[in-house]
Amino acid sequence: MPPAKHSPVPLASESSGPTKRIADGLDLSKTAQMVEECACLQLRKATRVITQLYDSALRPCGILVTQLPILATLSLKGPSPITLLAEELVMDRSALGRNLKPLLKRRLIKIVPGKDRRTREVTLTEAGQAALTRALPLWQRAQDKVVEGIGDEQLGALHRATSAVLKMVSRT
Amino acid sequence: MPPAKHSPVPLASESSGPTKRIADGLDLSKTAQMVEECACLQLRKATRVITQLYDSALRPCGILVTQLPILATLSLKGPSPITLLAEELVMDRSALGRNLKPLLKRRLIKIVPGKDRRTREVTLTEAGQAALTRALPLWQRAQDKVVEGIGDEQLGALHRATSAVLKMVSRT
DNA sequence: AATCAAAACGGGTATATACTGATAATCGAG
DNA sequence: CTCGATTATCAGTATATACCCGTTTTGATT
Repeated sequence: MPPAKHSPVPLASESSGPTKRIADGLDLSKTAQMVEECACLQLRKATRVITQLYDSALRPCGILVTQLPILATLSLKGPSPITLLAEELVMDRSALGRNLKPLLKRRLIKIVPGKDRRTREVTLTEAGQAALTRALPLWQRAQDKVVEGIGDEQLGALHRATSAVLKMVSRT
Repeated sequence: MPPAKHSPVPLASESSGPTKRIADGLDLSKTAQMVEECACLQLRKATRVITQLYDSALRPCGILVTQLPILATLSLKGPSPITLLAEELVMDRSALGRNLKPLLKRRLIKIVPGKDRRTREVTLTEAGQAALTRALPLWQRAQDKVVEGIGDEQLGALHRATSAVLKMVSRT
């Protein structure tokens, strides 16, 4: 690894003793390692890029790629209380609750009281199902673009690696 | 794939003709495929899980895993204008601009006018460097936990796959 | 030198995400 | 049946992310 072009940390000022100098050097190398190897950073960067790619493909149908799995899960599993839906989607419950608001405003879902009076069931409306149906071909185009960009090989590797990450926290 | 337990979409009502029934079936199968194969969904789910893992490990030092790469890049590359920093981090410029606010408030960074009077240079303060130094061992612990959880094999696969994703959009 | 395209930035708006604590409803133990 | 633990939810707060637009400054072309 080449040395940094700038020296934001004073590397050899007369006032810092050799101990500090060595510690700074260790820090820089550890910092560089973190930037290169951090699994979280890698995932977040890739997620930013991919999210923009899918959102751009989905733009004509007016729903976001973050909303697609919500509509899809409701379509597949039927009306669900928020907690159950959040588990399916590997989401924080309260985060999901807030994410429902834009979908409610656009009447793609509705919320009805559940049997248990504590729960409220999220239901896909006809407009929601229609939006999902319109979105699927656009989703396929984005997915195809990814395959074209990284190849089946890397897509499979991504699937396996992210699945492994999810397994880390699943009670199964 | 077993059939859905519920039937949110009417599958065989007398009033819907066979054409609609078939279309619904195609939709359901396409929807299931999307939920299983979507690269964006896979990345977002894994990112949520991993982010919580790292943030939990970093909690004692008070910085978030989203802030770590900002401090680290400033430490490695020295003071940078926002646009350049955003490119390094594969971030939207205005998103980064907003993400700097909490760091500014805590005086981990400061912003000084650049040579070009349009630009403002983001600089790591001593407190920022100290926070970074404190964070690195905690980061290592989180990283170790990931290796322990998914293995070197999958971590490498993740690295290669996310790199491939980034290459899709890099001008290099 | 006047002009104009491009660059850098901030602010407005909207959404996504998660933690915490408060509230309401349920259910099992006694 | 009452009480306490549990569950489901929301609201407050903070942060992350991205798009669009307007403003300032630059720099190149005429």
